[in-house]
Amino acid sequence: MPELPEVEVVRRGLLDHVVGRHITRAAITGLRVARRHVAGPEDLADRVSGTTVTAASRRGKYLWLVLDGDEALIIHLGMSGQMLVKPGDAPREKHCHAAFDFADDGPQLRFVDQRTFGGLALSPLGTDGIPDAVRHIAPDPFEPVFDQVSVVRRMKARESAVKRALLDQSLVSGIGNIYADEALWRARVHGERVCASLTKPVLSRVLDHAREVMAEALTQGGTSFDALYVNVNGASGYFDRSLHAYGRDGTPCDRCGARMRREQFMNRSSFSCPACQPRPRTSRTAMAPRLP
DNA sequence: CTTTTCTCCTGTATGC
DNA sequence: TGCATACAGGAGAAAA
Repeated sequence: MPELPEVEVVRRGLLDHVVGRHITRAAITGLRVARRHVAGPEDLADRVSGTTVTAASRRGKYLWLVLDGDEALIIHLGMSGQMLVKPGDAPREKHCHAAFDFADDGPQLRFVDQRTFGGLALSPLGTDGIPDAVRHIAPDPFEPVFDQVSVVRRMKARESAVKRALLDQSLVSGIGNIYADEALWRARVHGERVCASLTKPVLSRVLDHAREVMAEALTQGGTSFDALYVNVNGASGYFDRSLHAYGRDGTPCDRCGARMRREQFMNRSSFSCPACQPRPRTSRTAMAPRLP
């Protein structure tokens, strides 16, 4: 569930509660949480211990703590990951996979992840502030280096569906299924329209809407981090009532009143308005079945 | 090379 | 009531 706004809420929480603190001990449980850390969980725990957290950064849905200014502890929340700040004597969560203790005897930092799609890894920090392990991810729409003209140009060259492009983290990062549907609803574009069949101004508008809807979600999720608790689910749940497309099948379109529909696309659910977002003409659909 | 499908995981909701 | 099945979905590996 966590997309860019929810991850940003967590980053801000880490900025408030973890940056500046000295890690004395890390406990990694199981093999899966550090599966992206090639050297293994023990190596990760050893190398994190004794460092000071100097920054909390993010690109798209990737989050990382900068350690001693030159290494990054990559945190990906996956589907259900949470970073929790909890007193050390608080009961251990059922799906707690990592815990960090600090020299100040303040609260612990815990990584809790029910479905274990998330994980932790260590990666060298490049001179541009991006860890090597995040280099394959494109800038998100809020970064100064995000080049919308360039992204639109690359989209225009694609024969794939526009929703697929929005979800492609190597093209533009941070957008997931929910905000893709919201951006497409706002732009009145069906997600299965082929990128190349849309004009550059329309493609650019879709990206503008994606940026805007994520900015709005962020303003509403900004309070979900209280003194001792990082609540990722709380952030997305709070924005729920502002959604116009996602999960709205069967209800009237907030713009025109037509009955919102639900379709399967990329093995995911897609929500759209049949009147505002007409399906592409069959002469030019994405994902034409490929014959053997 | 690009593009698409498959796979990882578990709590919750639904159907019989 | 109990059991089986569908669903949620980010992203990387594998396949086309």
